[in-house]
Amino acid sequence: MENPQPDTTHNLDQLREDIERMHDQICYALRGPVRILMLFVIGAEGRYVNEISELLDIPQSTASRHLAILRERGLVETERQGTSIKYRLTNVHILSILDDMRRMVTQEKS
Amino acid sequence: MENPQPDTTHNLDQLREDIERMHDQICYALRGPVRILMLFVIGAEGRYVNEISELLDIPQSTASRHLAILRERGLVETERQGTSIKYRLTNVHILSILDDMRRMVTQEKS
DNA sequence: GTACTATATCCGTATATCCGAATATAAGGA
DNA sequence: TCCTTATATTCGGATATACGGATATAGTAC
Repeated sequence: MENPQPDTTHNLDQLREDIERMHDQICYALRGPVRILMLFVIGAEGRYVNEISELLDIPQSTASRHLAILRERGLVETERQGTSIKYRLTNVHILSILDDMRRMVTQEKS
Repeated sequence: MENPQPDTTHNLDQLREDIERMHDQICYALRGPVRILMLFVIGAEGRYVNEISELLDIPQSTASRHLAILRERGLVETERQGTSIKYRLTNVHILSILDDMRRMVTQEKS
């Protein structure tokens, strides 16, 4: 046991694999402030597409495209309700991760 | 108080502002698995550039460029030690955020 | 000064991303 | 059926990102 940094670098292959999934499923979706804001706005209760595009003041096509990315990455799920489609968070744990980030940037150092 | 989703959307302007900083300082840096892996590898104890480029098996120029991005975004700080430069996390809280993400993708739903 | 090591920057090219108007699809009501 | 509303997809072009070889810079030792 001479390795000075055990946990993080012991099993680098496993870490790489996990990071690949972290990136594909979470970090990719967080490129650009718009999709981050969308996750906050969808929140624990879900939102319809038109609510989201109005709240964020962006064209409907843009909202739909960003939502599609969140869906492809597995962060949100959809449920049709008549002609509307409701977007919900697949796993609300993403909210606590985003809150952590928010705390991190709104504090003068921790 | 008729708003059904109080906290997240009450003060949208403040949220937008915070998200701008979250994106600039954290999310931007997490584009691409390489920089995420770098943060893990730097860990709580810091690493030299050559250690990082060797561990990750990437050219030195590539490592240096990615580290420069992490530094510009404020996630890491540098300290010269002789001819080498040691990179350290500015705020180790990023590690718990990354661990949370890792947990989120390595569990079958929470 | 020269030589050596460690790190940073420059460069061109390939690829990816973003945007929004326009158009397509899908469901509901007359 | 036709019309309306809600959402998704297509398209082209501007911009951004990634990569790594080559080169530049900074420090150490002699």
